[in-house]
Amino acid sequence: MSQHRHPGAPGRAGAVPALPDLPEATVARLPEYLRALHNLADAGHETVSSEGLANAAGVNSAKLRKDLSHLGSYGTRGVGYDVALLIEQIESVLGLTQCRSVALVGVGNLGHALAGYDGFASRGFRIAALFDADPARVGEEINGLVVRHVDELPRVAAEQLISIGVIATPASAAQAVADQLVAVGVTSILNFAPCVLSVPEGVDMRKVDLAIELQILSFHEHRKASLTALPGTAGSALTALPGGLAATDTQEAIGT
Amino acid sequence: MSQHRHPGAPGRAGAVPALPDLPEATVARLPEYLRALHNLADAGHETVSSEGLANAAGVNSAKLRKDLSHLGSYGTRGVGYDVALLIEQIESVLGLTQCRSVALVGVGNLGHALAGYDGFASRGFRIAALFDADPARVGEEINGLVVRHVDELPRVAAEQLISIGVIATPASAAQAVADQLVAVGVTSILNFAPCVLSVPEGVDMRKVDLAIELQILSFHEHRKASLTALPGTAGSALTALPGGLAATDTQEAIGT
DNA sequence: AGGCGCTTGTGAAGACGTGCACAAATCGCG
DNA sequence: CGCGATTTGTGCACGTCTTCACAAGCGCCT
Repeated sequence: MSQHRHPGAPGRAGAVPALPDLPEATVARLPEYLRALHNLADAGHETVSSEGLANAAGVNSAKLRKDLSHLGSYGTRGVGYDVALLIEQIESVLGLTQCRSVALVGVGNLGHALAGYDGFASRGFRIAALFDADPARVGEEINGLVVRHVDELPRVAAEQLISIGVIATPASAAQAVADQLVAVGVTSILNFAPCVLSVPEGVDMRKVDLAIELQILSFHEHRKASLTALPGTAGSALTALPGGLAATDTQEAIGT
Repeated sequence: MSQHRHPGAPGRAGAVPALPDLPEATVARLPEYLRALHNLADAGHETVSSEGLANAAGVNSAKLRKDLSHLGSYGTRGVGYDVALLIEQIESVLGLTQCRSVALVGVGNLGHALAGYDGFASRGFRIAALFDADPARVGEEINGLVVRHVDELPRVAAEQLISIGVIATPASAAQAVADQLVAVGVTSILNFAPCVLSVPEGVDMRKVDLAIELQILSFHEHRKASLTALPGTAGSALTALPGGLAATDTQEAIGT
């Protein structure tokens, strides 16, 4: 939080912005800001205040300012942030200036949907190859891509640089697939299989488990039900919902 | 998030375990513990130590013990935790003792996959109804369920209690769908649409954005690339991967 | 019965993230 | 040119989460 405040000293002015080393929580919110900024740009806005952008991204304005301050001072006091400039900066920090290639392993139920998801391409990700272990699925064409056998992974990875591997296999196959991805040099993995994966140090790993999200919601549902059943000190909006849905943008508990 | 501290007062000792009021971070990990426990039970284990369960769930053993201590003392010192008992307790806390009904709105690319995802049913969730706004999709049968028009939501919700609503529509339709879900009494929503949704107080809302996950990985990938390009103080496992994949269960940055 | 090894449960300290509140900076206008 | 309105950037305090380290408790073996 207190390195290179760098009062001026334009000595180097190199291309590398000195690796700001952002807090993880901030990194997780930058994509949200980026999406909001694209929306604003499409709507014709040239500048936006922290309040406005915070609303569009569903966060507190103080938090947003602190987040953005970590990447440098790209706002103008009294005015706000230049939308185009901020988009450029965030994309630069996130490494989205180059199109990143994604290898998707497991073309089952979920894999099919991911292969056809257009939200990837629109954010600068290109699905470079599809793999599956089931011979019955190999050869199938999805969204213009042919499914290959997972054993061909090394050959395909040698031809084109794979930035990110996505695992959408059953849990039983996930660890083996992760090992294969690591073996061909993939250092970032997104795992949809409901299991814990071990990867060597230096490999980044994120997990998305749909059932877990439902279970967390189930807990809160359960808690709310218990509360209404009790004597009830606080149960205002819980017992009978206001038909007006006043829509205070309350957004609770997005998962840290 | 800070109500009823409720300092003890063992006067009641009723059947209700006093609403432990778990930390949110703990709640988010309980489903992971639960899955690991089921695996252990299937493997025939009767008890498990905090170390063993922590490994299976991919967390620190101290964290696991503290998490479990929040639901009470269900372990035996010198022995460990009774697997079956712990499963029972966690399921009770998460409200999974009853089967919860899920309404899925948006049967596009992703919605299709979700409707067919068997990971829901196996965790006690039942997809009770499918909805879409596109008349061309209404009537289609997926996994034994017929897609209905979203306008029928009130009627269907009146017939059966919906615990959780899942939004898998395009971003442009998501807010309207959320409003409709809230209007019929749904108080827990899982949103897959890439946009911010406003819901009234008392409604819990979680979001899963696949593109954001990739962008977070992209950041780390970008950072790692910048590091290797620099003088290089630390670049041990990054430059050349060890073929042995020693598999220290390092699991970095799961998103909390 | 007593001691020993093992494991849980927890106090305390540190790291991290959040939000308030305000000084500093900028623009526009008279 | 100066002033007020506006908005950023940030120091500070607070709450949450994580991790360490160890006392308390339990079972087993002698």
